[in-house]
Amino acid sequence: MPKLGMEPLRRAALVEATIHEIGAHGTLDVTVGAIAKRAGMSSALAHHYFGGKEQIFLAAMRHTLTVFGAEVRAALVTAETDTARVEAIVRASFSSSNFRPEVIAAWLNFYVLAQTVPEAKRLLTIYQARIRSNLACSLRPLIGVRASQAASRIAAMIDGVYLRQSLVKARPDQSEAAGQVIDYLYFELKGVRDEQA
Amino acid sequence: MPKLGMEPLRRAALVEATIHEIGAHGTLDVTVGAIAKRAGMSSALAHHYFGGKEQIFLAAMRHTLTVFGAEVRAALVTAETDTARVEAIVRASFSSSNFRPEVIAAWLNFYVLAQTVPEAKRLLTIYQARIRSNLACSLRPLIGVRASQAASRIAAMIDGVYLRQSLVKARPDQSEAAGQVIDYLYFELKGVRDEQA
DNA sequence: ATTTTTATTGATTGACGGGTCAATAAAAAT
DNA sequence: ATTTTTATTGACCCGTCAATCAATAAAAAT
Repeated sequence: MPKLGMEPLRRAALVEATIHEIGAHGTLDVTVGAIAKRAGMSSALAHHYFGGKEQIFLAAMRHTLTVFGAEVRAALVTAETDTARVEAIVRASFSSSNFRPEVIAAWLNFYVLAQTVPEAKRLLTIYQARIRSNLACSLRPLIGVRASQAASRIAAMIDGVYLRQSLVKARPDQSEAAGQVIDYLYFELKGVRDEQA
Repeated sequence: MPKLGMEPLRRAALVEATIHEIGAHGTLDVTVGAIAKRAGMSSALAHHYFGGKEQIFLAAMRHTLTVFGAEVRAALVTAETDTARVEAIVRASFSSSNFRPEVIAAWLNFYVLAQTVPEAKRLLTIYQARIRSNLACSLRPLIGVRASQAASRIAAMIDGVYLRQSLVKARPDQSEAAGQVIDYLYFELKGVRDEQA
């Protein structure tokens, strides 16, 4: 009983199921069969629409990155000042949706994937460049030429704090995480006064 | 032709082979057979000495953490001042031995493993606590009560910078990486003057 | 000398998993 | 009415792999 126009629905269901399956296992060691079952279809259909396991993973990665990018953009529009914009990016990075176990698992495994799958590396690189560029853009009016360096460091600290909160903490604390990075941000903002004085 | 006292040699060879195999694949998706072959023995012998795949991984992880810990300790003994000690920890974290591809792969995959294998999580937690404690210890004489917070942030930035350098850069640059974190360190050191003034 | 311990492997088992394919069926196009 | 396109699956093939076991052999202990 085939209904038409199934392709986008099936693809979306598979992507969603993939992220949940990765989250449930913590690994990329998930079977196409399990993903398909979770998405309510046969594994043959999954292969039909995506061609292979790697393609499914890449689609899931693109989706995760897209969702995150949208969150950041949404947080940016409500921010009025440059400082608020930087803070918004930091807070969005530690939003509760990013601390959902399956999202954590996805990110960690995408890092692993990026080592060997060029497309995965490309996607991650783009994401990192975009965050850094967003940060630098808002920082430049505040600290001038040092904005670029500071953006790199803030971006790195976001990743590092995220990593630590995800792994060690039983329940990650988003406000503590954001606070750590924002504290550092104020060091940067205060630093420029000293240098210019 | 069994020579006696083989066990420690075999174990060491397997651990070494495991790390290289993980590095070659970028994943924990390595077979006991391949590890054993690289270590010059049968897969049956690997099982004989370690009991199972997971045990082999954990042994490899312990080894990696031990080696890193030794590096840090070695760097610490040559540092005279508190500032030098903090810098030593940072530089040791970005030593060229830590940027070898197989070491990068090992770390990334250990993070993944820590999500599901309690012993792996325990090992990582201990490592992180030790680094933070080392940093805080040297920072306390310099910035007092803020040492603990600063140590957390520095530790996080180390992880974050390491992650970014490992993934995005074609050839990771150890001095650039260390420089980024050390620049931040000086913000912290300068910051306290402002607060106390 | 024989018993026990340590070292070692080839062969086997049992399970699993990615990918393919032919077959079925409903909708669309002709 | 028939052909084409889209949707869908069960069955299958081929390969892999972790773990086990029985067998072999040298050293140590008795």
